[in-house]
Amino acid sequence: MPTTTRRIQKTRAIQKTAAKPATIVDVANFAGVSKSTVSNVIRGTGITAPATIARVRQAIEKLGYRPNILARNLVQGRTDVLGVVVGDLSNPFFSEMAKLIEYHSANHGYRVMFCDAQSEERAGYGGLKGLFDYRVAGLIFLAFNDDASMELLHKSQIPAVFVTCTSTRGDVVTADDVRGGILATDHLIELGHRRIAYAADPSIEDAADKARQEGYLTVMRKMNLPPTIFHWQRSGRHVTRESDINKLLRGPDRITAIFSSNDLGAIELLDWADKLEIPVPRKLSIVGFDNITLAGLRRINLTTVAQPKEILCKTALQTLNDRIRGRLSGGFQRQVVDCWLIVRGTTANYDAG
Amino acid sequence: MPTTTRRIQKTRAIQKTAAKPATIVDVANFAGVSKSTVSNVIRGTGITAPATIARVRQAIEKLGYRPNILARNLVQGRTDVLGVVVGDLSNPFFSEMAKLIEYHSANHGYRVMFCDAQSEERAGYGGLKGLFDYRVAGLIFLAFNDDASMELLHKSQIPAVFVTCTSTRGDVVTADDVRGGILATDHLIELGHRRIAYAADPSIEDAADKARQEGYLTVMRKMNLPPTIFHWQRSGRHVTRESDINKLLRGPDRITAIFSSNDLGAIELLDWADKLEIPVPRKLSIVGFDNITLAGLRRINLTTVAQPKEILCKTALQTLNDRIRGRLSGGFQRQVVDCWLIVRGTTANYDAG
DNA sequence: CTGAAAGCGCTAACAC
DNA sequence: GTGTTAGCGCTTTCAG
Repeated sequence: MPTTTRRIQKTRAIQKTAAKPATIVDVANFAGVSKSTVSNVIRGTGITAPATIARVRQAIEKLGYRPNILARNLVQGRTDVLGVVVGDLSNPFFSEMAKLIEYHSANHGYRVMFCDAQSEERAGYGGLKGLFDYRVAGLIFLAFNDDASMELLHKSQIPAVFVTCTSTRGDVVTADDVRGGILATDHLIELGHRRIAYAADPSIEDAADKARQEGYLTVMRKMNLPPTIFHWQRSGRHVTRESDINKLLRGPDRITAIFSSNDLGAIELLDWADKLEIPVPRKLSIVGFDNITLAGLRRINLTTVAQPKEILCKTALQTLNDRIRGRLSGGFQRQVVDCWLIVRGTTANYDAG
Repeated sequence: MPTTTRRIQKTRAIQKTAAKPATIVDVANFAGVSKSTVSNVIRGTGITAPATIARVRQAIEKLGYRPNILARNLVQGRTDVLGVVVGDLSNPFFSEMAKLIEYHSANHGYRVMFCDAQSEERAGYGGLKGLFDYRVAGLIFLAFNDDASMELLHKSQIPAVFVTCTSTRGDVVTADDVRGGILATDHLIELGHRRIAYAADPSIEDAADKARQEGYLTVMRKMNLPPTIFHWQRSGRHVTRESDINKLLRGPDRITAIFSSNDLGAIELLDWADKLEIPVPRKLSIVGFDNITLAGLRRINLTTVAQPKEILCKTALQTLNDRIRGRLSGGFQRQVVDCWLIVRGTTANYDAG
């Protein structure tokens, strides 16, 4: 005991700032046990004598000790951080999903680190690569990254789950996008529309976009109708111009209905129609995809295909957690959940007038 | 069987090194230098001979070496992670800000970890406390936390900047909310309105809410008009009911104009008005605050007070970075940026009819 | 049940 | 310039 005491004093004296947080050694000394015992108590191994536990707990309390996660991470070679690769956070669909993922991650004992899918081009930081450097325990993709990143992912061996997007590099949790596209297009067909376009959006993950488009094409083919694919131009100089929209909505081959790959795009379309003074839904029907909160506003009142966001996120986290804990091994799973049509005010019978 | 055991271990060790990522020692050995030299090259101390640098670079390349950030963090006692405490991410204002903050953080070489302000009640993880445990380099508050957390913050000595909200525990970067409130209310007064309400919203940070309200009250007092404060009820059972809104918008003392503390609330109000078939702006004028992207849609076309989001975030990061790097010391700063009124379609002259 | 000791991978003095 | 060395705070065998 006396020697130990002396050592404590020495340690104290060396300390530069009194503010330095207590370490596991401080706790051990204070409780008169070894670091390993303290460690055992902290981690709840359950092999410690009740009396000892109490003593250690007291010391922890007294010293206001909090384990240094950095040290733990180093020795264990892993963190409890989940990397979340998200598309444009200013798209309500992504921010709503981000919120849910943050929530469910916490429920599983993880914290999250977001990273913008588009930020890859930026200097090393921020990007997906930085997430690897951080030894994240797992990855959640809400938006696909470039192939190079996927190669990295493969080599890193880090479990990944792709939500609302698709990859062969990890488990997939997604809505039945093809069916969603069919539901939307069928709805338009039933209303008597024939000149129906699909609006593709680069800000949406490619596979999802393609799947929804496929649903659209399936119906159009079945009905023997010519498809029209409209592409939003967003990057750099190639921004969609008024003339393009004008042609689509007012030209000689103008369409009478449009199915957008996502709600934000649909709302944008709606806004263009308003600008061009094309009455919706009388002269133009619009269907979105996602059912973001704002789609339900009376002023928007968007007919859309709803995805079960909560279920998607919950399932994704369940799967990822199982993968991380090794409870799930073998080939990647692909879990597909249902989506459904919500008919609101932006769709109506075709008006020949 | 000691020999057998040893052989097994050896084999395992070899297997591990094959799968395990290269360390600084591997690079050192490969390049025929010591680890400190490698470290010097990595950190760009500039004290290494060009030839040596080249050799080390080659080795790094060959081995695909990436420094273990966890180890670096441990020895340096800090991370390059910024904790971001955000309110409701499903509020577009917050998600737009979150996006900007993520972007500018990366520009300064930080990565971010979000944390829901409301999540504090949840089990240890996820909350602000977890951010401290992570030894974040700094904290950005977009929403205020409870007082207990502020106490923790104070003790932790971690630099913090409060954006769009206020505290005495760190630097503050905010719009001139009082002036914003004055601008909004003045606008309504000039349009001839006299029965004007202010809509307070618990989902908005308290200080900002109060400041905007103060601007409103200032004008009302100056004009000798009785103020009306409307409170959204959101938590638990106390959700605002239709009857409350009805009374406000249709009762005998109904108001003819309302200034909402934030755009989302304003849009919600707009939606209620639509539901109650009160024409906006003919019978009811609405002014919001934030100028979220959706406020500009023709269908919404919300008159609002705009905050310079980009400048707010940029300034906040500049300040926080200076604090972290020790370039800024002494008392906390309070930087106030201008906000301005954007007149759109939800406000019009008072209609006595 | 508890303690001693060996690292995890890196940085940062400080010798050489 | 470069190498040696001593930790950072924790987990994790392995003896006792």
